[in-house]
Amino acid sequence: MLLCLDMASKTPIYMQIRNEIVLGIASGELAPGEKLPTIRALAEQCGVNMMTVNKAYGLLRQEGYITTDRRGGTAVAGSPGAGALGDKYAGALRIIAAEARLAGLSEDGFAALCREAYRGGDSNG
Amino acid sequence: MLLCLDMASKTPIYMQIRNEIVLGIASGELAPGEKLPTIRALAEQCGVNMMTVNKAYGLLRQEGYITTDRRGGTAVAGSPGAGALGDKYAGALRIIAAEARLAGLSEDGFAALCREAYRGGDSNG
Amino acid sequence: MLLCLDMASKTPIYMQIRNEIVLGIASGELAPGEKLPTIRALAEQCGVNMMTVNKAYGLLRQEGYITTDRRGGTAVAGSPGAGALGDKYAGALRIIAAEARLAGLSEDGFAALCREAYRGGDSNG
Amino acid sequence: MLLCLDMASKTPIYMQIRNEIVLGIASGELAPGEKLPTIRALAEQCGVNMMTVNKAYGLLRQEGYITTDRRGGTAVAGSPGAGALGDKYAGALRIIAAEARLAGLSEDGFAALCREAYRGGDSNG
DNA sequence: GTGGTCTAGACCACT
DNA sequence: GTGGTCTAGACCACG
Repeated sequence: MLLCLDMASKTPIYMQIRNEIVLGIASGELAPGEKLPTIRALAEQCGVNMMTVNKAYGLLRQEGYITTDRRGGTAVAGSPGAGALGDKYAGALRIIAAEARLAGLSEDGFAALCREAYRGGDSNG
Repeated sequence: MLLCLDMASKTPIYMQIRNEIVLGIASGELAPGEKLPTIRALAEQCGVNMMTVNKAYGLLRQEGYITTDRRGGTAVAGSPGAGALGDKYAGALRIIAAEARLAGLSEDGFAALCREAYRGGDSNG
Repeated sequence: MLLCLDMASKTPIYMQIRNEIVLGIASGELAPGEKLPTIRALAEQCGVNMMTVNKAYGLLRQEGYITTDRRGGTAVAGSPGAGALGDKYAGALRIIAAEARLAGLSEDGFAALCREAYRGGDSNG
Repeated sequence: MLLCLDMASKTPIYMQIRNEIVLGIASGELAPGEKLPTIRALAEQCGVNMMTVNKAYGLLRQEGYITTDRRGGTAVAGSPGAGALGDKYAGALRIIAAEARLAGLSEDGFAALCREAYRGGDSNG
């Protein structure tokens, strides 16, 4: 579990951590039930403050991706919250699609790009 | 040209304006060469500060979506900047794809969603 | 006597154990004078530390719900502590009522909910 | 808008602030659309850190009770999230009801107490 | 001037 | 030793 953070990015660090972990779960690198590093450990490893990692973990917990079981550990949740994602990302997706279109990408080309992004999260076949 | 802004959104207003205009261009609602409202007019219409609209226009100009021809008018650029979008949004797309995957969406389902988003920006067939 | 604990809950485990036992007494499942499992047994059954169960028992003893008679057994107290509950939970009740109200529940609806909660602890009519 | 906080309470300060504001909204003291004090102002008034107030506001925002409209203000939301409250508080209510029962309170007495708590949030009749 | 974010420490409850 | 909470500062994007 190695997170790559960009301190110069406009995306807040806690959001980058959150994103990296979501990607890790989706790719299978982080299996359901697997323990995540402690807040302190991850903070030290990334060179950020505990509070920053704490915020990321809190967000992930709220979204149902991870759980903390009170006995000293944070772990990947069994079945992530299967909320209504259709609406959730319609906005962001529409904008990305619009820009792709204006950049000259065909619908098929864009779909291929999206499929690649989807499959990119697959590490075991 | 009616922009719908959400003052309670986490996305900065200037970015929302920018996004709405990009969507308008992609959908064909804003044709190449067509004149955009003046900063003052748009600011008044949206109930926001002129500086906010100015920032959005500046960003769009920098991205090559619009041009300002010195004699007072801002217009949609003829050929939008066909920059390397593959890299620009690869990150965002990967995260959206990962979340869709964790929410139980299949690759085909996600591709369909993406195609819909692409086609969604089409107002004249 | 089967306690259902949620390790991922924000409520401390010892408090969950305490709550479950209070509910058991109120429902009649645990009759006055009835013996409770030993700390060791309950800890093993629940998969938690003995100290955790000990803390719960200590709290219940302090509140007058159970008694320990020195010869080894812990049992449900005859007449539970009829303390001033009006004050004890006035705060929590007010907040729950406020949230119910803001969620659109009428006074009668809320009262019905409360009656149900009261009666819910009734297992023998 | 005067918040009374108990620094010695087991309830976290940010949660106390959150609760007080929920009560304020329910009582009508805080009308929909009304502006809340700034984080800084409330922090100073309460003698706590900005971050603590920030956390409370963040929680309230997430729950749909308040909104921040990007132009420099936090205000009471128009229509609070009418989520499924039936389940949300079943747990807490059951425990309170059980304790009330064990303390000798009748069902009618408990219902009266609940109605009072509900009506307690009414400041204008 | 607003909220958003981050830091570098600290104490505490829980297990 | 874990996460939860809090403090007292600070910088920045936004409007």
